[in-house]
Amino acid sequence: MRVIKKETDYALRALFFIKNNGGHADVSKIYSNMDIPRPFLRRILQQLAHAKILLSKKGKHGGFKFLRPFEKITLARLNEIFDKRLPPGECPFKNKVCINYKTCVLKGKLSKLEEEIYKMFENILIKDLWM
Amino acid sequence: MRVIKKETDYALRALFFIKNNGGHADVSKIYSNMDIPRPFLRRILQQLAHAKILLSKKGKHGGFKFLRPFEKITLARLNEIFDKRLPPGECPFKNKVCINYKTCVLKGKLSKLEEEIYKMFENILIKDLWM
DNA sequence: GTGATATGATATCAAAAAAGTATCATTATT
DNA sequence: AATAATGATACTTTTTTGATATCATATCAC
Repeated sequence: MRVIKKETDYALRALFFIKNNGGHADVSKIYSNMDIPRPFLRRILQQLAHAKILLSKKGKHGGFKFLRPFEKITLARLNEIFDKRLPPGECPFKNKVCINYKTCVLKGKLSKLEEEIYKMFENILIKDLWM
Repeated sequence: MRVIKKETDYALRALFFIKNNGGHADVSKIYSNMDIPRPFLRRILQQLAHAKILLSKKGKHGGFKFLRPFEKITLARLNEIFDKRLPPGECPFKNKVCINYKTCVLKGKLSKLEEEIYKMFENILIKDLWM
């Protein structure tokens, strides 16, 4: 199982770089220090800005910096940006698999399991992944 | 995030059906009670037999039954049949992303997280998902 | 033993998701 | 106004997942 997507992982590393670069960097700077496809990296940073993790500034001497203190950012927060989940409790088969789908209890159980995993992510600060 | 694959989910339901069918059923019987593509279902059952969850018997009056008591089967056991994981501790990027990959601590942390999720699966009996 | 019936093994195809690319628009600095 | 950065977004490629098709093999009834 692949716990997190490449985008999330890249984001984690890009943020780490920004932190170590005095809390600010532009795409070129990050790109020259990481072996990530540049346009892909760019789009990831844009998404982080859109999600209000980073604050972007255009033009000369522009780039990205943290909008809020990075210490409070969780893995859950980051993950949800790049990995869209099913609404909780929803049957992934649209109730088509079982004959007696009305009494199906499986979707509820699996949904709860998913919630638990998500809860784990809530308790993980990205700064702790960096250390 | 999609916790388990369709194959695993289908397997879970097929096993549930077999249990409720007196511990034995063939593909036709299961198929006629579930809205799953028949050849796909068949391959899933084959994989379960290969993994020694089920025992298969060919020919007339053949089919599938549990090889061992179903009460002890965990979600982890089922999941690993259909979802191959990375070897623990392995960097998903083959150490290509970071300049200082030797000091990279991220892969270890994420790998540990993956282990934790897997541990959760170990503690889930499929019979409890049925109830 | 032979025919019908079931699974075994396995190659192939299709759909969906993830990963990566390209491009034009917009804004800030000089 | 020119340059240099990000914004928005549409597109393409690759990988994974989901599904199909087919021939081989074993079992049972007769």
